[in-house]
Amino acid sequence: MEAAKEDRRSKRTRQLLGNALVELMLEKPFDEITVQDILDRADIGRSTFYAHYTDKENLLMSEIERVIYQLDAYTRAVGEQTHLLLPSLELFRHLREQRRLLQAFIWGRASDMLTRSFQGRVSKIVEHNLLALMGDTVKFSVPLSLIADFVTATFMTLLRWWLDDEMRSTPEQMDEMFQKLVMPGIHAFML
Amino acid sequence: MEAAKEDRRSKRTRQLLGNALVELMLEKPFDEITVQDILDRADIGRSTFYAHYTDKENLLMSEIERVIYQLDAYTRAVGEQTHLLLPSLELFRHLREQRRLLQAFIWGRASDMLTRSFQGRVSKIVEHNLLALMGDTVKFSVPLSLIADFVTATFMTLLRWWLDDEMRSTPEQMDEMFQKLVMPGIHAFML
Amino acid sequence: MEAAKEDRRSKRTRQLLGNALVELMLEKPFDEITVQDILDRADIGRSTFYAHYTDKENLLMSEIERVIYQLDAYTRAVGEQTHLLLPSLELFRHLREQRRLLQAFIWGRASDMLTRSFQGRVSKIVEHNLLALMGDTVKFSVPLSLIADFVTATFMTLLRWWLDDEMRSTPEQMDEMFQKLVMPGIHAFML
Amino acid sequence: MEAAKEDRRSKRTRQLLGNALVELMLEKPFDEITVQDILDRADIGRSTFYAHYTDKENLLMSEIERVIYQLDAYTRAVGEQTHLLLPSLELFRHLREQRRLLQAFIWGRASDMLTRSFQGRVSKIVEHNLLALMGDTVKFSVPLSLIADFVTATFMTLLRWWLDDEMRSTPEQMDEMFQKLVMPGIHAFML
DNA sequence: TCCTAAGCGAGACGGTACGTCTTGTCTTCCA
DNA sequence: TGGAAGACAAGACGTACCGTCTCGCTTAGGA
Repeated sequence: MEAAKEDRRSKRTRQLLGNALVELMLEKPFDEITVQDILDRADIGRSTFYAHYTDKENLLMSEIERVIYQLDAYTRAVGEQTHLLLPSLELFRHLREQRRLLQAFIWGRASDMLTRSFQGRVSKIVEHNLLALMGDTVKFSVPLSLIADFVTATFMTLLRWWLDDEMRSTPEQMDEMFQKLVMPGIHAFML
Repeated sequence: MEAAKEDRRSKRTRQLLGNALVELMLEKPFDEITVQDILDRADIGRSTFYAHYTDKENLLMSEIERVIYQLDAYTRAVGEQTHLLLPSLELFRHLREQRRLLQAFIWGRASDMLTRSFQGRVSKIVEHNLLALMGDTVKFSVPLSLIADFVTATFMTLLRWWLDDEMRSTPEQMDEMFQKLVMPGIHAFML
Repeated sequence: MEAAKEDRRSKRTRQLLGNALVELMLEKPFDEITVQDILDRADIGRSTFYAHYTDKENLLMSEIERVIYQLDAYTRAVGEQTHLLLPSLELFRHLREQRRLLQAFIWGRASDMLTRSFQGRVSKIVEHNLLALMGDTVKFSVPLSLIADFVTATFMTLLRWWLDDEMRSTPEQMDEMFQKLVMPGIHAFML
Repeated sequence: MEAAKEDRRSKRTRQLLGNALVELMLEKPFDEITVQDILDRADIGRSTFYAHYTDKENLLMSEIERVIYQLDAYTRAVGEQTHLLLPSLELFRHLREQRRLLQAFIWGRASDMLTRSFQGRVSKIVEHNLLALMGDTVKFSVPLSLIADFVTATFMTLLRWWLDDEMRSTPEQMDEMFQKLVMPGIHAFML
């Protein structure tokens, strides 16, 4: 199996690049980071970078997807909390562990892309949980996508606030705030 | 007033540049728009551009501030609706008139900056209205800035949805949705 | 004559501009002098400059022609020295008075253009003096223009050297050197 | 030798740029040639140009120095003609081969810079040959640099004339003219 | 005395070229 | 044979000048 070592090497390269990007995003906005900055930080050759990613953006998206995937895997592993629209407590708990990473995205002005990716995930989860929760007896007077967007936006808003506050609150407190802010509004649209 | 003649010419130039940018943002994302694109569209010389603005970004911010300012002036003119946290109905009404402009910002992926500017305005309005509404008898169990962020995020979410839906709903319907989504959550934090 | 008043003002403007250019050429090469430099030095408006001259170059040529014209007028006034190919002593005498101006041309790397203009003048003088001197009994085995170029080049070389030497030699010494360098060579080509 | 590969590519690039400049100088004056013109002609990227040269001027000087160096190497190779101040016949012979290049410099109004570089070379050669020729028994009543300037100026004058005449004369004829023009003048200053 | 045409300063403007910077491709060498 | 090194083409950036222009102010003859 000769692809194994290559894989291993590739993985190392990808990790170095990802870490370098995150480090840099803690220092300056994503737009101001050049590919050369990343290469220097990761101690990686130019051609190697382009062998793995098409773009700075591509690398960023790759990192974001990794986060989203882990989030997904984690919440799935913890157990299906189908009595909620969103396993928000688990999310807050897991995200507290990722503080550095999140700060990088916020600081680096890449929260936009993170939000966009997050949006898709949340839509699926919300949709799935709604069906599981109440079958198809419950309908909304507005499109589900709007609900999902509202949920995502509120979650992200709280997350940003949490980070700005240096994560002084506990995940439980954050979750309580989230539930208080978001649930009454959603119930108002249930038919 | 000796700056009059200069003003007249400058104003025209600034308008041409602003319009050109907006037109272009309806066609492609802000990042992909070059200064030369703007110059060609506005039929303006390079140096003239840099005499007025330091940047593409600077021009964008300038346009955003113009929008925010008009929004502010409009809602102020319509009258002080101090029984609300946000004169949202007036905002939706006014924003319907600015469809083209808003679409440009959304399409051009500049909604991030618009949101940021909007945030500041909204914070001020919400704060002001709260004080006027209930004096200082009412307190929140969370910082006011978080409330303002929540309000802004929800408003922007609705706005984006409205635009994606080609503004089929009326401002009144949008306002109703906004109130339903946002007010219950806020009341939950009033002390 | 209705152009009279205009002439008086115009003349002043032209003088200011010419002086400004010469001053500046004492400080830096002509190529590095901007029109704005000249305007600032002369305290003249941009449009006024372009009302009088098409160019920096145009102004320079104008100044050069003024010098050449004065040179011509002076040597003519001093008397016709038809026993020489070139009234070199008179030229050196007159040029000593123009030290500042000459230094400006040399320093300002505009000696090339001065040489070119000078060339034309010298050709005419040499030709005229040859005819006056010996009728058409004398011919050269090389074109007259080559002789004139040689005379000019040698004269300019001496002039440059004189200026570099801070004009320590007398015009008489310069003239002697010139005659010694140039005449034997020319005689070698007389038929 | 690790710079080898780089050298090979770099050399090609430098040649392309040099040739492009020369071609262009046959078409229009150096001042009117833009860096972009050169890039287009050489099919070279902008940044590559500036990686090799600081300037248009820098490239020009580089080409001039190359010519001067070749001239030097050639005359040296042909043999030491120490019975002359300047191996002028060899110079004319070699320069006839460089017609295109010379025409470029003359046409492109860059003869000034060529002359300046040439001056330095000639001074050294003249000085060296004088010492070899007559030891230090011979002195001049004027500085050696003036002699060198006179020699250079005359040589350049003849060269320009030769080119304007489309090089109809032979190198031998040119050399004869040169010797006739320059030597008697110089002898007049020997002590 | 007023009027009117010009010369003029100020400086905005469209345009061109500059030298810098970053990107993504490509080639060469080395381990 | 794959990755590091880095030359390269492409082209956007912000700056510096250019020559044109429009605008009022002055100013000096002619009415």
